[in-house]
Amino acid sequence: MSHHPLAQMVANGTRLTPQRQLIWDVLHQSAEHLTAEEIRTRLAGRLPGLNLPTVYRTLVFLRHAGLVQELHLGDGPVRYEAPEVDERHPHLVCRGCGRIEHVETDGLSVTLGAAASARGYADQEIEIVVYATCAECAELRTLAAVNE
Amino acid sequence: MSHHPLAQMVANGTRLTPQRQLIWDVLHQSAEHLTAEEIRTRLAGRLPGLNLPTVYRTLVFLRHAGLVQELHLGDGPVRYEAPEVDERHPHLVCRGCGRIEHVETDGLSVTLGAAASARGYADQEIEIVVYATCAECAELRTLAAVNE
DNA sequence: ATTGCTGCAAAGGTTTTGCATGGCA
DNA sequence: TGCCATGCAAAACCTTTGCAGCAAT
Repeated sequence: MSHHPLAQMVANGTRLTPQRQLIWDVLHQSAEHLTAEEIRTRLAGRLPGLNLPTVYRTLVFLRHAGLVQELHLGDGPVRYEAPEVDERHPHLVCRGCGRIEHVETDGLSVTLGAAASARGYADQEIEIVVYATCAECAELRTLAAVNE
Repeated sequence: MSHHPLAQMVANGTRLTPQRQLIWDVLHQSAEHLTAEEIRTRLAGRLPGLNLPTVYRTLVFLRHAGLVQELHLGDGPVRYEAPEVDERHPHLVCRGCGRIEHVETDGLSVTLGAAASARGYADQEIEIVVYATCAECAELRTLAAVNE
């Protein structure tokens, strides 16, 4: 475990365990936004004993280190993401099929951050979600209505 | 129950029950963002038998009617809000004390909505949350660190 | 009589906590 | 030896579902 990207991030007294490395790897390599259960499933081959409490505790650890972001995308379990840079983007979630897309809206976070700063708030973390119905799901719904 | 504000909203075949009226009243009159449990507590005097499943079902009903908005503000239970007009605003949540403030950022929703429309998404509902530490909590934390 | 809503009880799913074990300094 | 992290079991928590009874048309 010589030069894992995480190595430089862990403070003295904390350990760079296989669980922490691999959970970060999975999140970092995946373009998706995974739930704790999905993370465990993806690592079942490499860490057969891995269980959900460990996944959750590791995610807290990684969030504390600033490496992982929590996403509250409506109902259902929380999802986790490890953005490449600190380039965090709004999410667009389809109410029908649940697909998740990224939206690019430069300047938006800046505006929000400034508003929060003006009120004396520090360490801001912005979460923007748009719930909507994608074109495909809208069409399916229309067809279903016709068949009634 | 002659002219409750809700009366004009309910479609034929649905009923305007005391539970629905009062839950809407509580949300509409409160400037806060209440959880299902808080709603039940506030109505304990007027509807002693009211229970959580009914609150949740009523909230689904009111959301369907477009009168109530769901808020996913980080961990903890979902909160509900009945904005006066359709003037929905970003929320600023303190990680320390949990206080919730509104932020005014005109044009922001428009930008996001346009981005979603451009991708063929309809019926958009935007949820913007800024997690941060308020000045008061930041100070408390600093004092605590000094005392260590 | 039929339909819709409520209350109660129970289940469901996600996340957290307690505790003993194990690994690494 | 001491401490940190894991695994397992159990609990806690929020939310949904099933079903019987009631209310209103």
